Amino acid sequence: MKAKVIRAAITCLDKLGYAETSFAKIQARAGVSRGAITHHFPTKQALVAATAMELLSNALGPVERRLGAPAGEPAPVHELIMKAWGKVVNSPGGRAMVEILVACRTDPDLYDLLKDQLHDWDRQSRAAIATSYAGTGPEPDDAELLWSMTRNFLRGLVLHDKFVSDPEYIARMVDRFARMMETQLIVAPDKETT
Amino acid sequence: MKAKVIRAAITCLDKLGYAETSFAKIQARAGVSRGAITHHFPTKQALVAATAMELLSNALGPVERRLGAPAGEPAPVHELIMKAWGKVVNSPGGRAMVEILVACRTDPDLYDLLKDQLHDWDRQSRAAIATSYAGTGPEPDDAELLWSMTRNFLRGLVLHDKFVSDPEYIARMVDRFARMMETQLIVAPDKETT
DNA sequence: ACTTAAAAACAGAACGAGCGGTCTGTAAAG
DNA sequence: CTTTACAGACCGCTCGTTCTGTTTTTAAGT
Repeated sequence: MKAKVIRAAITCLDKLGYAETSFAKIQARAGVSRGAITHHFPTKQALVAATAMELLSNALGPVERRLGAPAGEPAPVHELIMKAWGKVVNSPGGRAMVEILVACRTDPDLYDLLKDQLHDWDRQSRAAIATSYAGTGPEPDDAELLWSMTRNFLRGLVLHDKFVSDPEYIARMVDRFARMMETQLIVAPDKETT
Repeated sequence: MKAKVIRAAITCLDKLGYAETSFAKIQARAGVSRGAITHHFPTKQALVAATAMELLSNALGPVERRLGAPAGEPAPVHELIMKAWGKVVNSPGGRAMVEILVACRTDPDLYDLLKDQLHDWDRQSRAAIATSYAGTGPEPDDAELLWSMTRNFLRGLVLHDKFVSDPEYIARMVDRFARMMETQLIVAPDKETT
């Protein structure tokens, strides 16, 4: 039940945006009653926060997938970025997450509910990349820095869709970014990936 | 009058977000009557669209500033990016613009009002950078591609503020990105800047 | 230069709709 | 018998929009 509501919420956030996502719309899309929703999620912020946590746990992304799988080696940087775009950021869940992040910026209640989780996730994501990749810059945490940059670029790209007339241009940007990043971020530095 | 309303709208978008920006809030902040607003802007979308156009015209940014000023040479890439972040994207106007872009993604009425202008602005901005900078990649429009990437990165960065515990980390990302971009985007290629 | 008609700019009340949140009621589970 | 899961009516509020006035500006005619 909770899962059904959250799934509907993701679809609504992606298609309608945060502003137009209401209990009524989610209710209709999920095919559940009003009472069912409010029972599990007393406020809109609670619903969105729960949705965000679901999205975050699913979106630790290609990085950790590789890390978790004992057989897998870390993906080449180019492929890693292309997948992060196509499968994670530019997906219903990824776009819903962008809506939530934007809402967080100005909704204090929502931010309070998500603050700790957001920081945790960021730390986790950075730690994950650092285990398999290294940067070429002088700083010891250069890989984390570069990966954070990549995530921010991809998130910004979600907003750019409406800017360009030719959808192909987006793909070219991702590819160019990935090629540039390849010169800075490299696989498996001195650490062993056993 | 129009200008006063738009100024208030920018502040509201920045501080409250698109969802919470209403005629009532703008009215109160601008100190004008309801009738005055609705006379000039019949719908909310019209108001936001007018705000966006104002922001776009002010935000052609450091690139064109340099271009327009007959005395000025193009800024070094690192400085260009640092200024684009601090003065343009990470400012009330820049953050308001992000709110509008996010709203555009899911609001068809607003998108229809802005579609042409957004495409125009994108084309203009890309043309501007191409007159003073060149990319090192194989494509002929590499500079445009790289500058579009930079804008998207900076926009994504607006959402990241709430992610990090240490504000300094944002600054490090901008600096690292600018240093990386310096290796790809260079000033004044074969063209003359008289 | 003065009158006057039309138009634009502003003021603010009023509206129906949809919102988030609450509350009472029912059914199943422990 | 208490607790949890769901159902759905209800409420006050705020939203975007519309409408009716009032003031100011504009422009024309003579």
